Amino acid sequence: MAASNLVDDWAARLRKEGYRLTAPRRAVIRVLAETSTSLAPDQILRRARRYYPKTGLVTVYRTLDVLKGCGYVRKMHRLDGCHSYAPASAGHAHHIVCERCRAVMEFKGCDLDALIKSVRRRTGYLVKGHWLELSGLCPVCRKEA
Amino acid sequence: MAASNLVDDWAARLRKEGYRLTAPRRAVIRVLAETSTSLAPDQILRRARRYYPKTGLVTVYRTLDVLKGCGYVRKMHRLDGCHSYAPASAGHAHHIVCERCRAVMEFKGCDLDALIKSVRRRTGYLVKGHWLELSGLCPVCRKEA
DNA sequence: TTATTATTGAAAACAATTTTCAATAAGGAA
DNA sequence: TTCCTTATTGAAAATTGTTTTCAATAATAA
Ligand SMILES: [Mn+2]
Ligand SMILES: [Mn+2]
Ligand SMILES: [Zn+2]
Ligand SMILES: [Zn+2]
Repeated sequence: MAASNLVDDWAARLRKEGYRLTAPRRAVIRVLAETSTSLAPDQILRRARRYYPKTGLVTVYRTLDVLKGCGYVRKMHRLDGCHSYAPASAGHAHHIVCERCRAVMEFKGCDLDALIKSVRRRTGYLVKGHWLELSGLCPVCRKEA
Repeated sequence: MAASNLVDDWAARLRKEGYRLTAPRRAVIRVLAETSTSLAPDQILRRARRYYPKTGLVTVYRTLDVLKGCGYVRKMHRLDGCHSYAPASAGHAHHIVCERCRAVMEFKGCDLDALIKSVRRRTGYLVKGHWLELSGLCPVCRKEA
């Protein structure tokens, strides 16, 4: 889906959930809909202010929480300890992030069944969830590197 | 390896790397060698003070950095945003953590080859690294739950 | 329009981590 | 042992990331 459509789509769905559609929320949504990389809250703030200069950092955090609750964004853990957020489509998925330019891409269909079964057998743990993030080089950086 | 042996082993290896063997370092090492759960820095501090009461939080952080650099502990990301540390054996491995009692267990042999190949084909990314953490119920909690 | 109340942003509070720096002590040399 | 060098320590202060508070604002339904 195109970025501009994504904005409208998310906005409409937020409305349906009972949230009010405000200027700073639109700005944050637009930033996330337009990015191809995952962004930390302060980066999101800077970009959101291009669309609505009065946007506050607190609202960025609050909007991220709302969007995360609705499943539109995914919170990612970065190696440096910071957290960043990336747009996420519906359903279970993971992200791969480019080590060089930070571009992220979502992928679905993680087949961990064999791995999980093996871990279960060897550790005795009942596996209920998993956290998986891949890193590497995006197609663009692959050529340049 | 038994916990007490682990302490000596890590200590000896730190010495070999040129680090001085100090009381607070011994205390932190002992805490990590003895635990079966992953621990946050402030938890490590409290336990380390049982062995060397003057231990400071700063030194806990610094020692964790040293141990992480040597590959003796692994930094884990917790769902609540905090970070915790767990003992790690040499080589590539991952951890599974119990959702109920926080007990962690390391497992080796993560076979992600098929998954990685599939992601590479679908996203165009060259996959270079992965972050994987499993969660679930440890054998003990499994029975009680 | 007006009323209701969810939402906002500034400031303060909080929490995790790092930096600074003078005092201490580990380990090699004598 | 004793002495020296310098890595290491811990208290305090500084930074950074995130949350709470609260009076003012503005989105929506009536
Ligand atoms: Mn998955
Ligand atoms: Mn994290
Ligand atoms: Zn790239
Ligand atoms: Zn358990």
